[in-house]
Amino acid sequence: MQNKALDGYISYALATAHRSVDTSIKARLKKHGVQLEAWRIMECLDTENHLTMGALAKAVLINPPTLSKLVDRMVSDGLVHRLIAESDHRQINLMLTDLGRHRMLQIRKDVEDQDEVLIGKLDGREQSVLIDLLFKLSN
Amino acid sequence: MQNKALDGYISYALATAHRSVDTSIKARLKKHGVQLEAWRIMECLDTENHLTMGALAKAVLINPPTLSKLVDRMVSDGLVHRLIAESDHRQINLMLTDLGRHRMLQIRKDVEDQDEVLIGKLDGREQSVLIDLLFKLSN
DNA sequence: TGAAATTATTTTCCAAGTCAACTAAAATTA
DNA sequence: TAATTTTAGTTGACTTGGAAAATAATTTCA
Repeated sequence: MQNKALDGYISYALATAHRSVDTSIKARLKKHGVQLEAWRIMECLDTENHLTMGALAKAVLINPPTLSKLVDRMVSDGLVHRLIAESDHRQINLMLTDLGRHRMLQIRKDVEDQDEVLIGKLDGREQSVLIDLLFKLSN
Repeated sequence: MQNKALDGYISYALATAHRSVDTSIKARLKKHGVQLEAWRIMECLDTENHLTMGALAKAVLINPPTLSKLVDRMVSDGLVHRLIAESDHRQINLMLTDLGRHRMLQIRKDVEDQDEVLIGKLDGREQSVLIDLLFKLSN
């Protein structure tokens, strides 16, 4: 099915699965006109208030400068707004707007649907094993 | 350790592991001044001759326009060269140069070292299970 | 305290990626 | 076989990403 040269590298197996999964999720999100990472940001903000840019960047797996620019776009789309932190004036606390929360819920459905499709390729045992193994590789 | 909102999504677990692995490999490759994908291209060319651009794009997990431009750079770095395919004049067969093969071998060492590090986080059984599960998710 | 070091975020500048349109060759079919 | 469609690859306009520098607030500690 594909070139033999790279099979055998864990990093390649991981990249292959990631690419496949990422592509299908992004295809679904396209109609929402929002990046996958933007949705992740909104989910994080929804469950944990007063997240800083730094904490968010780690959580959603992007670098700080990339986050800054993505947040600029989200602000101009009215999804979030910036608030200077009380305790430390260098920090920014992002706040989800009502529109943001609304959009987040719409998008969540699609991501969950897609995750269902993925999960359907594995049985229950395999799912938890996979999550566990991926976690071991993460840092 | 990290925000709860996204745990539970396979897509996120996968993205997290991929990000971690990708970042550490890319850090190693930095000194070679070559992209990870460029190395993958060279490995593919080394084991299978007369690969077309289309086949390569799939193998190394990038889109055709991205591949075209990456190959432009590789050509001007003297790593590969383009050859119009005999059988079908629309197709391109990439050829690895001597310099390309040499560089490939140097880089391979680093990628293998990094893969060793990753593999060290899992025991033998887990490694093959992981590869198998990732394969099931890929398409 | 106040100069120096550290931390959080953004900006700048440039490299790389994407989508859609384009060129050219091959395959189809009427 | 000539017109049409399909396929392979590239180009162009535009967007996004990244490294390093810049800005600004906080901490450290002499």
